[in-house]
Amino acid sequence: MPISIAIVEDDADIAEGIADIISEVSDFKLICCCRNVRTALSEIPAAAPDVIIMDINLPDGSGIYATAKLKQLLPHTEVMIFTVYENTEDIFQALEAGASGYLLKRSSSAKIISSIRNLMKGEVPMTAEIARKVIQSFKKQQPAAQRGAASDKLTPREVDILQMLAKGYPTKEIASRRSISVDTVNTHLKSIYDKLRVHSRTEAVLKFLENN
Amino acid sequence: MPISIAIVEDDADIAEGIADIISEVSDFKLICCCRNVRTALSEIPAAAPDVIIMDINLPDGSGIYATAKLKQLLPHTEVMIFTVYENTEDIFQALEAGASGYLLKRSSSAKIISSIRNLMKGEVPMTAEIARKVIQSFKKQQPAAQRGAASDKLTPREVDILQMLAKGYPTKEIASRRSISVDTVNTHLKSIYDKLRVHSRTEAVLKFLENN
DNA sequence: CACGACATCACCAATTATGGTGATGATTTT
DNA sequence: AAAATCATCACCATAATTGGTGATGTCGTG
Repeated sequence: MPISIAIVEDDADIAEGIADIISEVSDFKLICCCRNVRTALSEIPAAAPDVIIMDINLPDGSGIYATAKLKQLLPHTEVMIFTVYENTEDIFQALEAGASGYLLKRSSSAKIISSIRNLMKGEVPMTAEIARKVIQSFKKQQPAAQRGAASDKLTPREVDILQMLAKGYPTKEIASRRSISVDTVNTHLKSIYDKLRVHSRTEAVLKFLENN
Repeated sequence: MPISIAIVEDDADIAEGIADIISEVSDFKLICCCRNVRTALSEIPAAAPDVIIMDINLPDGSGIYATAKLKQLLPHTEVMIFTVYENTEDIFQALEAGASGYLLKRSSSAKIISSIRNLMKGEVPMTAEIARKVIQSFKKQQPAAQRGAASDKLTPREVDILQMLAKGYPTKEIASRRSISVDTVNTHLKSIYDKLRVHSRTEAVLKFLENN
């Protein structure tokens, strides 16, 4: 009895890459390949795979939402989140939604194969980095209510720098205008990205503009 | 009679760099060094230098504005704009404001020295790149009224990509969502930056959000 | 048909941005 | 006094962005 697998991934290249990997393993069988949340919710329940490999950023919604919905219908199906970033918030949301594993897209094919096997054995596949983040987070004893909320508070300096980001200034300009080193600006940027849970200048600016 | 020079530049390192270069030329004399528009407008008229080396991005305003103001008071003083970008719009505005030269910050010290000398001889120091842009612009017979205006029209594809930029998607994501190569996205980005007259993703998004 | 506009892709160089780690001093809080 | 927070700086590696050039095929229009 082979392990049946479904893929939810909008990037054709990545989906194909996984499909190739799966096709080379004799007891793996790819039975469904969806490009968005809508198709996933309509096709996967009927397919009832053993494992779903789920992207988070889909064109029409979040893979986390899709995970929650699918787990209601298929409680025995294991969902492995497959994403590019190690966003702590995403990890928790995905785990809460019922995902059993969390893998980075840059993982090797061997890692992907072993993760699927581990999943079926009841283990939780996770990169060392993600495991560390999860442990760190539990150490901090963060109440669940605080996690997804309005995000951590920025310090005055961080707000100052974020405002300059929102004027389009590059890092050098910011350093110059505040007479601090580029390294310091970068340190602040890292804190800002962390607190806003984003991964780029543009995302930070957008989040800032949203919340005025 | 040495050539007296004033510097308006907020970046301490760059200002020092120019100061060093000037100090090594026997008939150059640095008589004033300002960090912002306010100081420049209050100190330079009294100093009445032969040449002003003017940055565009100052903490409290534009060097182009400062140029216009100073040229009213000191019509015989030559202003050389000193900036990092070869923004065509800036070039014209600066020339309209009365600047006589335009140099990139990455110019060599020899280039800077010869530019100052040329300025005093009535020539217009300009990098080949900038000269080319100016000539191109005149070739296009762009009426002055059109230049600073709403910017060139974006193609449908460019608008599409700009909208994704404004959602914070990185280049890879955009390529993936439209099933085109990252190179193509970059080509579109270059066109968008050109047409919007900006130099970064964040600036493009801001300009887009401004004009809805 | 020739021409221009558009979308696509490729290759390349240089600069910037992202992310991690660690460290210091000042200030505030406990 | 000890702990926590903040702002600062440094060094590093990798990834992403920026900017330039050139090339191809398609499409519509004159």
